[in-house]
Amino acid sequence: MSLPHAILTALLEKPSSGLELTRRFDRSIGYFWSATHQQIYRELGKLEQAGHIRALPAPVPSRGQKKEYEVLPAGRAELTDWVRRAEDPKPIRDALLLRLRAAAVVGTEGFADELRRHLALHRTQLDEYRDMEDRQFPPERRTAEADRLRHLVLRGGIELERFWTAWLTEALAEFDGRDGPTNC
Amino acid sequence: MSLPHAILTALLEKPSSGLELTRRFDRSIGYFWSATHQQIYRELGKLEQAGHIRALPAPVPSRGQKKEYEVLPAGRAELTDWVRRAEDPKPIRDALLLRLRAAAVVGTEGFADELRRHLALHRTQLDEYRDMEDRQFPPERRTAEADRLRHLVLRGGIELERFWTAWLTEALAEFDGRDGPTNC
DNA sequence: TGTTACATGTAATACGTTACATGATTTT
DNA sequence: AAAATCATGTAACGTATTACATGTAACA
Repeated sequence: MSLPHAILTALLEKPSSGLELTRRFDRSIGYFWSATHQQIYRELGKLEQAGHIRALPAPVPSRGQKKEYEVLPAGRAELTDWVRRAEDPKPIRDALLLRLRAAAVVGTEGFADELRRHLALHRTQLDEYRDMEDRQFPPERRTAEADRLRHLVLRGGIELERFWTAWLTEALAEFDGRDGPTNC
Repeated sequence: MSLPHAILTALLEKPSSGLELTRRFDRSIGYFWSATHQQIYRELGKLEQAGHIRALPAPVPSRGQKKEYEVLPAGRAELTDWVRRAEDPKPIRDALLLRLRAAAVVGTEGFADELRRHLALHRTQLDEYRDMEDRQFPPERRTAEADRLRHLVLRGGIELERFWTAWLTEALAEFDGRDGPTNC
């Protein structure tokens, strides 16, 4: 149950409308938590009902009109509580590793291409994160507590992508070493 | 939609009952795909209805009796098809990174302890995987195609745990370096 | 006034989690 | 015969995904 907490965090950083949140979940927040606009609107409704957030007074409160939300004290309290609760890491559930195990049973035809495709995607993502690091966390911005922590989170995203590029490279070496580059 | 494919893979490797599958998902299959017995029984029912698997003829087909399943040709075809389909990696959704970002907003009190707890858990998991590697993939068993691929999958699990231990160590250095070991 | 971009939402379905229910077998 | 264990299953709920629906604002 983390999506409401992701939204509370985002709103504390900066009060936003549903669509603005959706965009932030596509960008910076997206490297550790993803969400679609449908999830976000539903959750905003629940959080408002629970008294954790409120819509800022708007001139024209109707459908199709922008609606900004801010966090209420109860919402901040809930988030603080969640951060301090002990919560175990969830077991891994990765489709690509599963597919490789399946390929070990039903045959690897064409799988090297899929590995190459994933490698390209992860390399692109890695480059994107490194650009974000350069722009958002230049050496002189690494002193303030909150900045250092946000940087640490981004480092996590970067190292995860680095893991994937390394593993995929290793996997492709295994494939190409035995089957040749075209997997013939 | 990967759970049915995880089950098909497991059943192709070895026909099993629901409980046996549950145990295998807690062990070897668990390092890339987790599932509970409730999910497994529900999915076995669907796979049987779809004609992808069948229950082996049993002497006493009643509740509380063991029921073994095997994969039918249609099931193998579906799995083969899934392995060959292109499927993009899912965006990351990691609660610990999210909680660290939240801690950057609401305060880090007690968070270093949680990081230490996670570090200990990931170290244990890493050791377990390394033991599995030693037992299941000794050097002389690394020649057969299927073995090499399964080993590659396990390497993925190992490298993922290594990533977590490295990142958590880095994060703790950040915390301890500024706040001291007891986060005072 | 037609089209595009902005903005919020609903509906249906699939997947995952937690708690509980029930029968069969083995052990004490 | 009671208790523990093995084995299969139901029910309820929460979360995530996909497709679709609707209204507003800008502008060509």
